[in-house]
Amino acid sequence: MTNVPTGYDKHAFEPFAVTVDLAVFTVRADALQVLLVERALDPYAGSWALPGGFVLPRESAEAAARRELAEETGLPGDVVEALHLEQLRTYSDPDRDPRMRVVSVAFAALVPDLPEPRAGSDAAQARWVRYADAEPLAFDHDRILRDARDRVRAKLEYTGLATAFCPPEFTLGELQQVYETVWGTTLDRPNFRRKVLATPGFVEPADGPRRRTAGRGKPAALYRAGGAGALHPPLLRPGGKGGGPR
Amino acid sequence: MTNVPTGYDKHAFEPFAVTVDLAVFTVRADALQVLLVERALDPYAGSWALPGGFVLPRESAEAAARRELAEETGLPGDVVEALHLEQLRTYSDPDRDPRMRVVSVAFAALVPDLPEPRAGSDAAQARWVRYADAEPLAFDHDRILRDARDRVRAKLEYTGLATAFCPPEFTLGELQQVYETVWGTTLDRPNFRRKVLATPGFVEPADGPRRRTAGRGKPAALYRAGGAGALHPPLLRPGGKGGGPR
DNA sequence: CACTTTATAGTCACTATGACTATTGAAGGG
DNA sequence: CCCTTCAATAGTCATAGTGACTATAAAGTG
Repeated sequence: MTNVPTGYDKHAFEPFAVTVDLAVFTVRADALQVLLVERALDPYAGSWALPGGFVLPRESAEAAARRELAEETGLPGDVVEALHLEQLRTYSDPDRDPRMRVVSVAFAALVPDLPEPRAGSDAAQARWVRYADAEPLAFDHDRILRDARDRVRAKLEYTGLATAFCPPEFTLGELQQVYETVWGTTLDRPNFRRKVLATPGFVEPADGPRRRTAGRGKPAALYRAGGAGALHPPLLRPGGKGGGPR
Repeated sequence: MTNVPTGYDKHAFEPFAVTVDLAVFTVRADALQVLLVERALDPYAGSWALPGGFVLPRESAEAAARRELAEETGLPGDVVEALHLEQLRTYSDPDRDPRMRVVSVAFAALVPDLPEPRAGSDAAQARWVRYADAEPLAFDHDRILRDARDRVRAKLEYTGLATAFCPPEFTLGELQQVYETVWGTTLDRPNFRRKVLATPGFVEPADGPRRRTAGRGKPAALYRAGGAGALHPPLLRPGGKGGGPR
């Protein structure tokens, strides 16, 4: 396995292991939570880590990520197929794994509130942990997790990504809760509503039964995610322009 | 090389080749241009491709990208060290290279107007080509190039990235030229000036000699890139809000 | 029913913005 | 040497978006 295939250029061909690591986020209980697994084997046995695993010989990194996600969470395949999965970046430091040279493609996945995961075969157990309580993790997963969180926070501003945290039909209040949780801010409800509805393609009305959870006030209208990828205008975090104190 | 290192989980370990591919952009002659190399060897011998090559055994993907960039362009090492290099994403389709399983980490690099590149050792020749004239390229490089262009266009809006296309000291006119070229729009000069100067950390005044190129009008003040990463508020593309026709 | 709670509608002052006009300052030509 | 020319810079104005805030509507609870 050390012979260089013909047609390749001057640099030595050297084999690498390629893995995927997944930062799976959800919003539950007013907190951003991430799916972690407890490592069964050395190195870092007993430590918590991001779920992930090897890319198989005839599989793309995306496919590997979805397969691993299904294995770790026990979710049915069609649900996993539909999840928002986004490639984050690739971590390739030569010493990131003490055993050998491993290059890892990291993904961020955004899921609505899911049932508790079951332990996968690779991991002693899997569970949701609040982002703030996740560290320390095995390998360089602290860094990956932080990068993933930063990316998700930023993308809420200028894409319709927040809807990926919501069920297929949701209220504007639920959507606002996602923003407030991920950004750690509070937003004015009428203003939030105005902006979301004024952004074309962000959400579209759905006509389901309006009351889904018990509660007092007026039942909220339901919306579906719109087709728009990028938001125009973006839903910027507060602290910017417009209207000073009155 | 088929034995699985101990401590690894159930999936078979399988070696991959790992490469980097570079989309090196510059703005010259009022056009977005990209650095291409002509492939000397099969497959795709004689086709144009993005520069790139293998990641060495003790090297990160970033280091490999900078090394390949230096080799292909003949730029001095310290210049290459300072360039803006940004990881784009990783391409891992099992069939993207007809010879073997190759996973490639793609980077986008933004450089100011550089001297003509010299041919590197891996490539028959290297040259700048207008983005519009670049396709078709070898492998899946058309896709990589398009992804890179999209990313650069988008990041101009909400980061200070445009300064990476400019020399260390530049005029606001030069900066505006970058935006107009990359976005393919024309911008109103006074408005552009106002927005850039009103965005904290985007640019800061420099005090060099004001006239660098021959020309008639009043010589422009020089600016340096400011420290800001993300721009607040972002420099959105026109077509949005504000002041309708008067 | 009174009272609470949540959704939704609307007001207002301030600000960023796009379109546009005016002035300044430095060549270049005659 | 003046006067044209051209780009940089300064300023104006009407509109739309925004944050803070108030008001109304609709549903449930005791």
